[in-house]
Amino acid sequence: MKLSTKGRYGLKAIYFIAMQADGETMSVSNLSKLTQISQSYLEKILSLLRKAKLVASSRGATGGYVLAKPATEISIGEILRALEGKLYLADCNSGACSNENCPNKTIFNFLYNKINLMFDSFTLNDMIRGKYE
Amino acid sequence: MKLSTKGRYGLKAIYFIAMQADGETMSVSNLSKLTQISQSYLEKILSLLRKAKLVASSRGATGGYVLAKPATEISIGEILRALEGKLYLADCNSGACSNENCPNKTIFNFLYNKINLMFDSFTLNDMIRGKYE
DNA sequence: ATAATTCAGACTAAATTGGTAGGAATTGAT
DNA sequence: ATCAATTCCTACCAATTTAGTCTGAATTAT
Repeated sequence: MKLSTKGRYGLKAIYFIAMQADGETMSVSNLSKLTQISQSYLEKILSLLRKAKLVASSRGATGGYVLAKPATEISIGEILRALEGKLYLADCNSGACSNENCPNKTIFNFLYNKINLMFDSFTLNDMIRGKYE
Repeated sequence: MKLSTKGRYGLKAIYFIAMQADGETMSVSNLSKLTQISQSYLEKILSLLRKAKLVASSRGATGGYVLAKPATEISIGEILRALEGKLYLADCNSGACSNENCPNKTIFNFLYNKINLMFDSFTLNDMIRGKYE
């Protein structure tokens, strides 16, 4: 059930990117200092977030990362799926199992939907504001 | 996020044990045929369920497994935790991380509680009856 | 006795995770 | 034009975890 370091580090990373003043870019070297994660591993993680269009990057001397859209429009579910892939509990949810008679099928599909709804109901902005309920 | 085979196989196994007529025991060899899981691996899984007091066993010639309490009193959460250990999302939930300033801490603890409440709100009986809501 | 069973623990192979390393491409500043 | 700071790409490797097997002992109804 545990998320991988990609998910955990990635969430922390995008949080610090979101915390910047408007228009400021966050470089990997700076982010590495803030998060205590190595630059090379951060690069890998940021590449996933960029491909999912959650962050945007500019290259070159003053380059770095910014959010690709407002923090209110980025859900925790989106972030975790970008980093971990589909958040499935069992093969029932990944499509890898086609046994229609498996007693697990219904319950895992049900739980899978509930978990995703839950992750999708919180945004990066909620995380920043500490707004949970 | 995916559960291990222990969790998935174990849930299937306890389902078939629960489906038996009252007083009947389920042998590993029979359970192996029903679930298509090897006997030796099933033994390992059943040992976990037994130590968590979710199933009870009798040894010897006509031995086998039965539920240790009614299916209405066994939650899916109990079953999964017996097989997987604590269902934590991040070190925040396992106690392994003591960084009080980590931005992930609050949100992961919040999500952890929600997920466990969810798993605990369904029983083995609900699974058998197909009662989800 | 014996056959069917649970139980315990050591062992191993395969898969996944968690990174590192090196260098190419881009860009602003001098 | 050059240089330094940056993102970006891909191959590689080590450590850990998962998934399972194997062997044999203990137990018990017949």
